[in-house]
Parts: sequence; structure tokens; C-alpha cells
Amino acid sequence: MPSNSAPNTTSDSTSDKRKILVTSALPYANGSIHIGHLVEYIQTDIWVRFQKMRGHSCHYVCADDTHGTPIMLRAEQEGITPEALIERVHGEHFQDFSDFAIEFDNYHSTHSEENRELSQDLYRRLDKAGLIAKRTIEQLYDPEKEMFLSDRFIKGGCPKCKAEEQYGDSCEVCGATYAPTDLIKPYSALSGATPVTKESEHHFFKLGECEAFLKEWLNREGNAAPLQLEAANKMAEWFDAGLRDWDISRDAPYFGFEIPDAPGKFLYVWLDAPIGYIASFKNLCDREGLDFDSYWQPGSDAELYHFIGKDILYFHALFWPATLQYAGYRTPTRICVHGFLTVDGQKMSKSRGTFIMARTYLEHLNPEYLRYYFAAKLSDRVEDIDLNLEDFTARVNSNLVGKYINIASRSAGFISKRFDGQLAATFDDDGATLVSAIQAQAAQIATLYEARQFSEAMREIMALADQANEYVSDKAPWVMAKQEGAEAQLHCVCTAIINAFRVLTIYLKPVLPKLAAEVETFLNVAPLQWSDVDGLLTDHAINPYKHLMKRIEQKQIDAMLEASAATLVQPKPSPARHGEAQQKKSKPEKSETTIPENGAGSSMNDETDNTIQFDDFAKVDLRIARIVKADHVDGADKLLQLTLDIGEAKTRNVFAGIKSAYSPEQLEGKLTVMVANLAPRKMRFGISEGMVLAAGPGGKALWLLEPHEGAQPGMKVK
RNA sequence: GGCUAUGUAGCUCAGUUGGUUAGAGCGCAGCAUUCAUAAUGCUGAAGUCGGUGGUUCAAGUCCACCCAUAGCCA
Repeated sequence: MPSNSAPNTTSDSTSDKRKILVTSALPYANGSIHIGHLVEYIQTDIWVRFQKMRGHSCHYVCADDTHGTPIMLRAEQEGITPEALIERVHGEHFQDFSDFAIEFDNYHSTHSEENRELSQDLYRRLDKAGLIAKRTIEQLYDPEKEMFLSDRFIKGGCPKCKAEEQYGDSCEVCGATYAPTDLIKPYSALSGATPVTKESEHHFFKLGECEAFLKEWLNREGNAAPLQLEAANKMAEWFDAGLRDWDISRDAPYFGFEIPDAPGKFLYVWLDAPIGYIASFKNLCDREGLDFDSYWQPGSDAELYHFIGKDILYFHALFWPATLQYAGYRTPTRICVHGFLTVDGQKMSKSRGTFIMARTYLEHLNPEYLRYYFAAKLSDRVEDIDLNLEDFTARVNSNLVGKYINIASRSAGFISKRFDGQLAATFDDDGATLVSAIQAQAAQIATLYEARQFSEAMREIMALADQANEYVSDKAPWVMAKQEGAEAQLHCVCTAIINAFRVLTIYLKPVLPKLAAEVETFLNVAPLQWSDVDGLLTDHAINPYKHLMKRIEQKQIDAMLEASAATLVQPKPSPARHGEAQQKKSKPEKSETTIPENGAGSSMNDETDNTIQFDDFAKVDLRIARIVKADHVDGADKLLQLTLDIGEAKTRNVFAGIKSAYSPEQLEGKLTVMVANLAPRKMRFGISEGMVLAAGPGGKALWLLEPHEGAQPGMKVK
């Protein structure tokens, strides 16, 4: 039996216990988790919980993706070490996931000893297999920062349309693409320095030599097919275009792992990121005594699944299986690819408040609402899904509260008030028919879960909930309750209803684990497993019913959107993406962005629709200011202390981060523009009472605004 | 620009190898009901299946072109 044979275990038998290892893509340690990310983690978690409920051995591992230039720069910008940055973010990410009931067996970091060893070892194995080439390439270099610059970090004029401030790969104004060396007056976005061309030896993975293997892997028949149809099509396109060598090295300074025997050379973050899957699992094995090799050696009988977003298919369907194969590891059983998330039919947008962080959501809504809604939308296809907030409210309220929860709510009262919480020993005939009809769908629903057709599964389950409600309506227990001598009948009917509810709860448990736990308490039963479907709950004491789930109210949605919109004024997070290969995607005319969930390279495009109303603008009190005094600040690397005259009796004290571009002497006596009504801010060196306006990327490339002659201190700028 | 997907009732989606009057849930309307922290049942209205042209006895389903949306590539 081929080790990769994918599951079509659709029977409800769990006798053939499978060994399953599952991953979600690694979120980049450079930004917060948002609801776009959550599509993937929720999808994976549901699938994993389902497997565990079926009695299989299933481990779900993930990690923070921590390396690369953006992490290094972000840490520098915050004035902390990269290690401190990634540790903080790791905590935030893990907390966000936990609060959404995403239950990893291990949540590790790519900046770990396991990953260092595995990554360097994998490099050595590829080298030994003759799959590493070394070539000298020319690249732009920032002489001031003393580092090579990827296209993204070079700006200048577009060679075609002359638009200024364009990135090194393409023009956002005219759409032209070019090499960074073609830019007019190129400068480093980091320091403002003019980049120079410099040679460096790079290490390449010879992907082209892996083509035959990749085609074989891709074309495994039937259930062993590792990719969905859409993804396989995409692969075919890449094959047609020809596979090129993959540049896997970066020059120091770089936050990552060194390449063995190559001083000053580091492994590109995209090489060590997926190895983080292995490292995380290794870490788990060491902790729990699992047999690592039986999962990762060729011919392993374990199944390996990677859940990813469609934006990182390239890395997971080409580089990843190829590197695994040639480094002597087993290859993935299947890559499960999903689409992006839109909100109300459009890309997430900060100004509309639909750029919703996981934390913001949690502050306003129950996480299981979102788990259910995503489940109700997800299929096994590579399709974008839409979070339509109106639909979200209606579906959750109607399906979960109105249909499902209501089944318990409308029968539990009778059981506790009339029968002292004790269930009857039998059902009535119709009740028995109902419960067995619901039980009969177990195999079908399991098949749907297994195939990741969650939306179909939810449809089936809700159809069963409808049947239960019809039964209640037919029997009208409230009528029996008023009839003399109908006690026994009432007891049987309510017991049947509770049993219907119990089975439905099993079906929903992968999606709603927290709610299921509360139901287990209510029913006074041990944690429900899939095989419990066949059992019945009779002659058994249950606990009093407490309301299990509240309806969503519009005002909660509104509050969440408002809070999300408010994050606009927060300091702009740097892009949550690292792969230079990923950085060419922003389209100029688009002002919003679809958010891929995933991690091993998620892209969070920072372009947003940030139009403001005049009123918003009018709130900013801009005044002409004369710099009467400018001083160095003891102990501050970047600040100058300015004393500003804005026509008021008292001068203003402002700390400005412009030391890299100006000396105090250059400034004294000059006019500039300040924000006069900015809330005073206490800094280590004193209180700053406003800010002055300057343009430029920073470093030496910074220019203070100066009004034309004639303007007087105190004049309002409008 | 090339390529790949997607486009079905107000909303979210099903529609098997082309075959009788196009389906579901939500929403909406009417009726019933009151056990259920407004939650249920029954009935009903609602779609020229993105557009145009073609193949066929027959097309949402196949073909061509076009439009829109998303993505990949250069």
C-alpha cells in the first residue's frame, strides 16, 4: 500500500487508525493575526478536531515564521532586538489562536535550535545531492546601511513615465516593470543613500533538475493526488514556463540561519520557513516521545497534510516537495489550498473597518460564530470566500441559535421541571425514527468533513436540525404538559429531542468545540467522540439548561467595525510579508486588498482606501512655527529638541526625529509647519507638545516643510 | 498583454456524464403556534442561470467571442 494513499475512509469505523500530521502555514512574526488569516487556521483546526474525534492519531503543528529582512528592520525601528520582537509576537499570535479555539499540538518558532539544525542539515543534503549551484550575481547595495537591497527597498523615478518615488520592480503609476538599476535617481528606502552595484556569490537550488520528480509527484493517481484540480492546473502552467533555479541565499546582515561553510551567507527565509513544520514536530516528538523518523522518512506510513493559501502554492507545490525529496525526506500526502477572504464582497479595507484583527473581533463577538460561518462557507476548492456581515448575522442567528440551540432550549425545561432532570428510558415511535434518521447521516457527514466539504456538512446538519424542530412542532410537548395523564408521553418526547440534540452536537463539535464542551456539561456526559453517535442517552440525569449561545446583535457588528476603523490612526504596521518574491503584488489602482490568510509568507498589503472627509482634516490644527532654538538631546540618537514660536505667549517644546538629516544650526531661525493640537506626549526627555512636518523615508532622506517667505508664526495652515 | 478560476433568486451557495415546469438556506409575505432569553411549523412570491453568437431534437451544463471580478506570469 502506497504510503501516500490519501484517505477515503468514509465509514464510521475507526478501527483502522491513521497516523496524521497536519500543518497550517506559518504566520509571519511581523504583524498581527487578522480574520483573513483565520480562514486557514479555522479550516485546519476543524479538520484536525474531526480526525481526533474519529480516534485517529493526529498532530497539528505550526510555528511563527521569524526570519528575513522585514523582521530585522522592524526590530531596528522599534529599537529592540529581532529576538525580542519575535518573542513578543509569538505570544500575541499564540494567544489570538487559542482564543479562537485553534488547538495546536505544538506552536513553535522557526528561530529555534531544531530548525537551525534541520535547515542547515537539509542544505548539506541538497548540496551533497549536487543540487546547489553557486553563481555570482550583481545587486544594488546600500553603502550606508551596508546591506544589499531587494527591489522593494529601492525607490526612484519610473524610467518610463517619470513618476517619482516608485519601487524598484514596477511603477505604481503607469504599471511599467523594470530592473531597479533602471530607476531615475535611485535611492535606498532605508537610508536615502544612492545604491551602488555590487557583486555577491549566491547559492541556488537547482529546481529545474527536479522536474521529472515533481511531475511524477503531481500525477499520482486518484486519491493519492496531492493537489486540487485548480492547483494542479497552476502547476502545469509553471512547468510550461520552465522551472528556474531558486536563489536560496542572502548576504549578511540578515536575521536567519547561516549557510554551512559559507561565512556571511544566510539561508533565505523561504527555505527555512517550511522546514519549521518539521522543526515544530521535532520539538513535539522530543517532548512527548513520538517517533520522529516514522513520520518523516521516505516510505512513512503517516499522512502529511499542509493547509495553505493560494498565494503560497508556488513554494509548497514546487520548492517544498522537491527539497524534501532530494534531501531524503518523505513528501507531502496532500497540499490543501484555500482562497482568500473578502468582507462584504470586497477586499478588506481599513477605512470601511473591514480590516478586522483577530483581537478586535474577540473584543466584540464570540469566536465560534466565525468558526461556524467559515465552516458554512468553506469547501475543498481553491475559492475565495466572502464574509458578508449581514449574512453572517442572519446565518449564525438562524442556524445556530434558532435551529440548533433551540432544540435543547425547548425541551430541557420540561425535563428539569417535570422530571427532575431525569431522561426517560425510551422514546416514542416517532422520536425513535427521528433519532435514528439523524444518526444515519453520520457516515455521510464524516465523508464531507474528511473531504473538507464543510459547507456541505453544515447544510446536512442543519437539515437534520430542521427535522428535529418539525418533530417538536408535530408532538407539541407544551400541549401534553397541560394534559392529564400525558406525562409519560411528554417524558419520551423530550428525551428524544434531547437525544437528537446530542447527536447534532457531535456533528458540530469539530466546528464548535467550546459550545460542545458546555453541552457535555449540560448533558452530564464525557467528552463526545464520533463513535458516540450510535449511543443513546436514556434513563440518565442531565443538568439544568443554561443558555448556550446568544444571538448576534447589529450593534456588536457596528462596534467591531468602528473599532477596526479606529486602528487606522495607529502607527502603520509594516507589511506582513517577507518573501521578496512576494513583494511585487501591489496594484496601483487598487486601494484595498484581499487578504490571504496564511503564513509562510502572508501578504498584507498596506494600501488602503483612506479618503477622509473635510471635517477630519479640519480637526488638525496646523500652524506656521518659527524654530527659535534647536538643540541636541542627550542620550537620544534620532531626536532634536525644538523650541517653536507659534505666535502664542508661550513657546512650544517639540522633540523631532530629524537628527539624521539636520543639525541644530541648520534649523534655528527657520520657519516650518507644526501640528499644534496634537495631544502632548511624555517622552523620556521631556514632554513633546506637537510635531513638525517632514517628508521622506527617513535617515538622511528627510526634508522639513518650509513655507514661502511672508508667512508669520501662528498662521493657521488650511 | 498571456494564462487560470469565478459570474445561477435581495443575500450566501448547490446544480451529477447536456434531457421533463432551474434547487437549498437565509431574508421577504401570509397563516398557525407560544415549549423555547423572538426561538418554531405550514404556505407563498421571487431567477431571460454575466452578455452575444453557435453546436444539438434538447444547454445553466459543450464551443467561440465579449464583459466583470480575483489570482498567477512577464
